[in-house]
Amino acid sequence: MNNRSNIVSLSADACSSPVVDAHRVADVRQALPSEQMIQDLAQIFGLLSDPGRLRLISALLEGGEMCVCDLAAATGQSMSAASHALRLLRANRVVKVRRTGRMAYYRLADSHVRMLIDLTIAHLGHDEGDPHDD
Amino acid sequence: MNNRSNIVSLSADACSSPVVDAHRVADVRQALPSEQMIQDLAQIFGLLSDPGRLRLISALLEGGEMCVCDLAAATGQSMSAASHALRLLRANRVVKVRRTGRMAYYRLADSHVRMLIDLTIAHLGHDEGDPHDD
DNA sequence: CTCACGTGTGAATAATCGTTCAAACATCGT
DNA sequence: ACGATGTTTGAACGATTATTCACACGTGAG
Repeated sequence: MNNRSNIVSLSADACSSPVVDAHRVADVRQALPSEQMIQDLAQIFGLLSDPGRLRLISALLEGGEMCVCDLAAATGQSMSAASHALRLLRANRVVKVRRTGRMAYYRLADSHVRMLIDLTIAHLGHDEGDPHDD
Repeated sequence: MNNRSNIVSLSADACSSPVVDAHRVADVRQALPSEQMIQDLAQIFGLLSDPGRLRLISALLEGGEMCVCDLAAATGQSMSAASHALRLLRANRVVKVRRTGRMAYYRLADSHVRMLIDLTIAHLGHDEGDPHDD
């Protein structure tokens, strides 16, 4: 993980990682989400961090249930790319699939994703300009 | 973008991208968020898709306002890595910085991030097992 | 059966991203 | 002024990821 992963001594020793408020550091440290939770969160957010997948989800949000080729056409990507993306979303329970014959109809698994996107759009709406540095 | 980015003819021609329900495709297509919105959403979610940044945000959620070295210690990463991550978060208005002397104290810019994380944790809570494929 | 079609998959390429190291910068103490 | 300290930065490397191509699978039509 890193060169010094355990708690530093309470009196700030200054070698590779000086600490100003050791008490707060220890406090915050044990209040952090578990490693498993962090990984799961990162994975979900990672799924939503790709424009192609985001378009796919938006399409399902609007269309309700669609087959792969229609999703590909609606989101402007190749069927192969759409299938790869849907596979990822499927593996993480974001979408569900219903197969009839040679068709595969995808739909969203639950409504949490819609809330996530709506909340983020709200976040973008009120204080987003261009990125800046200071 | 791709080899065929405009709308297909309304009667499903079958060449590189067959369409089953052309009407719905056109309908969904024009209801999609703008390209700019998609990019912004992807960027925000991308920021939250890294365990290090997620720990940083969680620490600030708990600690309120902390300096870089304490954040590094609390989240178990080097000060350099923490600084790089904070720079990214800062550029996207997720955190704000207050500088006094040689110290830099970071805090969250708003509470949207907390809602995002809480909502996602709720999502993870009710239907998350291991990923699967079918 | 044979062919066309919608979909799924694997491998290879390119692009992106995170981490680390080394150094620079600004500030404080002596 | 000098050195120590907290922070920032740039470049290089390794790892992860997206995209494409080609082909395989199963299904329905003739």
